[in-house]
Amino acid sequence: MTIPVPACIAQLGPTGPAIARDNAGHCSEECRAEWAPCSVRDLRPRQHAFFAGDSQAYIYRLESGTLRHYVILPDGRRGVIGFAFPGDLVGLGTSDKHLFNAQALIPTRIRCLPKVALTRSSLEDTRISFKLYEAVSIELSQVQHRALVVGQHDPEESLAAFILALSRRREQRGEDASTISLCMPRSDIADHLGLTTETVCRTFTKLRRRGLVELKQSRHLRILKMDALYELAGGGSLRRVPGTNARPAIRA
Amino acid sequence: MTIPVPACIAQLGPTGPAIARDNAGHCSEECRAEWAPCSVRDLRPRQHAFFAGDSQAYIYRLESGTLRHYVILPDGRRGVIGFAFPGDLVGLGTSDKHLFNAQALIPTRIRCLPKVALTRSSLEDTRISFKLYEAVSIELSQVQHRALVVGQHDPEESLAAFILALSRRREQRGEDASTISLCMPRSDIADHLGLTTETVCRTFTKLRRRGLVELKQSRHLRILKMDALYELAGGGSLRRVPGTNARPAIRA
DNA sequence: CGGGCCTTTGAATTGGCTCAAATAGAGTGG
DNA sequence: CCACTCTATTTGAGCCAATTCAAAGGCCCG
Repeated sequence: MTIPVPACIAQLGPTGPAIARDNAGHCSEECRAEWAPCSVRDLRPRQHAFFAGDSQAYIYRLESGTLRHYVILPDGRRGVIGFAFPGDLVGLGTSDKHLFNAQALIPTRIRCLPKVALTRSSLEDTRISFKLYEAVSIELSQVQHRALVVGQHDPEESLAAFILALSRRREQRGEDASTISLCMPRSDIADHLGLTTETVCRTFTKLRRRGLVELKQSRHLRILKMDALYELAGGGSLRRVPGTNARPAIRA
Repeated sequence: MTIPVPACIAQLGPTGPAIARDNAGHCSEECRAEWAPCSVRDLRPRQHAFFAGDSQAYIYRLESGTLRHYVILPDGRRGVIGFAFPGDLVGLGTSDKHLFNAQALIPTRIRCLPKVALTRSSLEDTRISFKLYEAVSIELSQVQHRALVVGQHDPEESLAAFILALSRRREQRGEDASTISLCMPRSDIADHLGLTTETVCRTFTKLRRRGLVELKQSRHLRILKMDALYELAGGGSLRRVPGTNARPAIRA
């Protein structure tokens, strides 16, 4: 069985977003044709694409919908690693087992590229393996930086950063950056940011009262003051000067 | 200028540790010879290997010492991304600028491999680019999982996980896993885990009082009850059952 | 021996968590 | 189409732990 590796993988952009993604998010016609031989799976809400520990036989490309990546910790708590959106490639990496669960939040369509095909191709074509390296490197640096903002200090900061991450990804997909469909429950956001459902909720309320965002329905968010949100997320607010154990970075 | 890419890069093991590292941590003789043509830099404590924003011209391999990776956030707070130890490869990724600062904590020797050499080699030899992909993928999954433990909930949990991470890396280098030299100040650990210096300190004291660790000097740690520490870090403690917003993962 | 930085400990504060309950929505079956 | 059920969201009250503020040792190096 020889399935050609879609060129869109070998074209992963150098400025790609979190979770390796093809250039546009929406496939070009050729790209679509190249993925065509791959099988398609339609997932209903709450259905899993794969479970942690499953053999990692495929690379998946989200056609539509949203996936939640999570793990169950030994004590029963759940950790939400992140979310995958249309255009995202899921399952990169050379582990032979999946390291987390991937579950559909809404009706989701994924295309499945056999991993053996990708691995073989990457060993034959340096551009492919180099682009894979590039894609994963980018995601690594993004996760590193996200870890600094999320789970630290102020919940408003974390939530602002989370909202802006969603916003940027909409933008990359060519959609309106200020209209966000929160297709995950509050508890997912909580487990992703290391907060409780209640705190996430109260923090949304704070942002709404301050006029930074608008919440028509609980899942439908609209950003009103993008700049203020960025200032919050970047820790730009001068509210708290303490909380720094830093020494100056002196060039020497 | 053609500098051969050390084989130890192409031999990066599939079960490698955080931050891409060659197989042993201590180079074999051949490996050492291959790195020989690379220039060496000796860093004094507090001296930087590179700064965020610098052109990323080299890949570095730590020969000895410890590096702190950190960023300064817009509001002046410092975020400590992590630490690099002997054998670690620093500066992987295809960004043309460094994304964080790398500063020596103690006298440190690094070998510098021009990035153009590595890039060229990886485009010529699929094994190299594939191994780079593999190495970065492994680190990505580790950072993802670390983000779940660190900065969430209990400081004891975070600190235990941090200590164990150091321990595992010592083990990988063939050193005693239960004797750890904390060559970074408490404030570094605090900024890494999203805590304050005082809390880190008090948490060390708690672990010491519980008999899990021994602290001869503040920087010299000895693990007394490895299992208990693992239980703590894994969230294995039954102390807190709440704090879960999870729903069961039902296979369907 | 003195100065500076790091570490440790104490006391008070506060903000996120827990517990609890009301409200709103989505989906189901009559 | 409506009533009902179940889940998700929101808000309130009180508690507790990590932070803040403050100060006392320790240790290294000049």
